[in-house]
Amino acid sequence: MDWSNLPSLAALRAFEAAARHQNLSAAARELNVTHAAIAQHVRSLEAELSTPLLFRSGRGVALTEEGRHLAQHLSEGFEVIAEGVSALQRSKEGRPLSITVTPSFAANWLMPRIGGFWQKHPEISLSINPSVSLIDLRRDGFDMAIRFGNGQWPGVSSELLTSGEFWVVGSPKLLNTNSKIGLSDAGVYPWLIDLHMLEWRQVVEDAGLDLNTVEMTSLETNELVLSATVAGLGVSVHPRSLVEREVAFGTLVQITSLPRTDLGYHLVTLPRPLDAKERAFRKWLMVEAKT
Amino acid sequence: MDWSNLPSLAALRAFEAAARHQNLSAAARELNVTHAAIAQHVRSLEAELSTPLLFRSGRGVALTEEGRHLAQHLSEGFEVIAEGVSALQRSKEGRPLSITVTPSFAANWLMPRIGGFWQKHPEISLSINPSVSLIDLRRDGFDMAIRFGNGQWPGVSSELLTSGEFWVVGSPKLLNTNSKIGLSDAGVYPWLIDLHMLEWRQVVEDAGLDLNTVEMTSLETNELVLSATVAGLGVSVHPRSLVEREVAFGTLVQITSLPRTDLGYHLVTLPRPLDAKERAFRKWLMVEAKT
DNA sequence: CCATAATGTAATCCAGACTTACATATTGAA
DNA sequence: TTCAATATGTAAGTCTGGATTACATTATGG
Repeated sequence: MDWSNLPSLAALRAFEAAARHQNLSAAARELNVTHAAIAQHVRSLEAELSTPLLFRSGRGVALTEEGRHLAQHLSEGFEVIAEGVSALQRSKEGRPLSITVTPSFAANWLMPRIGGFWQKHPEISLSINPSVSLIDLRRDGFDMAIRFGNGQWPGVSSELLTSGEFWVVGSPKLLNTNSKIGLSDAGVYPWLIDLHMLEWRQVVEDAGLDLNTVEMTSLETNELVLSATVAGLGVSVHPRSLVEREVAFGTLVQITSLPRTDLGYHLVTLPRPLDAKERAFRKWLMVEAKT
Repeated sequence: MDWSNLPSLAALRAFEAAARHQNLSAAARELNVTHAAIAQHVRSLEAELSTPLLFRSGRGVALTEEGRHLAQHLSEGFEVIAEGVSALQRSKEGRPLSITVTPSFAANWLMPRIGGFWQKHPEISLSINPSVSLIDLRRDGFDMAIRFGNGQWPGVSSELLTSGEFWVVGSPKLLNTNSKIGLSDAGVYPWLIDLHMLEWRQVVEDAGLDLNTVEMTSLETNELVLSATVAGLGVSVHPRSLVEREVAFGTLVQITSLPRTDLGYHLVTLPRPLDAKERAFRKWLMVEAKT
């Protein structure tokens, strides 16, 4: 496409509206400008094309032969463009809000609570995609993501959902108790670790336990780690939000808590204004995360 | 058409170009702007539509699903618009240059000279429309007009072609001489006048002849007046340019000349830049008028 | 691993779009 | 015919959105 000898789009749009209404003032109202703006655009178009397009006709204007042909094309073209934009907006309306979350957060935090969101916003359908990989929101077409980390990711905005602590947990059967036993005592048990969640290592060592002295078993996912821990195969470390329900139910015992305010689950979005659905989900998430 | 929730056309065009090239810098070159301008437009579009449209992909960018659909529509729409504009320009190319002139000017000034224009510009076809009425250049689709008057017409530009004098003329047979006889002596002959050209009355009276004392015969057109004068039926007044050839040939005798610099034939155009054909015709006219 | 060629983005600048203000023109009704 | 209402025409000045500039970052290919 060669734009070099095309008049300004604003002028073409002004002329299209004027031609459609056969009335400069009506066109001006449609485009939310004054009649003078329309008149100037039309004049500049006529000068650029060296052709009269409109002439005054009583109250209003009429089209010359050339003007009628041009207006025809312009209306059609702008119509196609407007249709394209509104199709995009409509398709966005109908599509479910699409979220990607880590599997463990989905299973242990989001799923137990999501019923409340559905009750509160039955009109918003939600598509939840559990995935560990650091996906690209743009490329993969997700509206939002929930990821664990320090919130410093390039090219996206992130907002802290839950933070504060890692809890070291084990099953009451394994530990033979229902109360805290302290980090150093936990060193005697086998440690179950998730290959994909490595942030906790530094936290544990900062808290004074040398991980080289403990027996560790790697599992593929945090889900496996959690169920193995519940089954009494060892102890493990998790963000508080993932295990506080298990601890409350007594299926797990909190051995100790390791405070770290710089890490946590974040709601990650592209740096753009959120639409209505996204705002609703974000608000619900924030309220849930605070209670 | 409701433009109120349509993004800016400049942004849409920038995105369309970026999508077509899958490359912001190439789009920028096409639109003669910098890559930053394109990037900003795309960002603002994504913000306005709450949808990612492009994502970075190596050297260049790739389209998201939504982006592809939108770009499709935009390309089509802009294509239709560009086609409309270029069709107008092409149709203008092929059409003859269309001029309207007064019949007497056509017959007595333009036609004797027009062969020279055709020789000089064989590529420019010319449509000459003889008409007395004060036509509307816009409404009636003429490119240029030649009209007699003082050049003060509203809404158009006019440029003086010939001016200076009215000549009072008669046939040598009627006057029984081949040389000037003076205005007062002309009062004894019948005067032939054109119903449509009334400017000369004031000129003649200013020169000292009381028209109430002369016998006058009205004819329908200046053509009739001229041929009646040549036939010796009376004397008449014409702009010099219309009769100087007849006088040179001896078919008419110049009785006297009445200088008036404020009246003359003017080239009348709409107030806009002339295109190539128009400039060529205007230039030729001006040269002819000066010789 | 460097040279090259992209994109990303904040700060600043500027031209073109828009408004204002006033003049003129047309219509319909008193 | 005149007046009120509603148009268009256009010059002058204002202002904002689009553009440039400048610098940083990122990806590719040799």
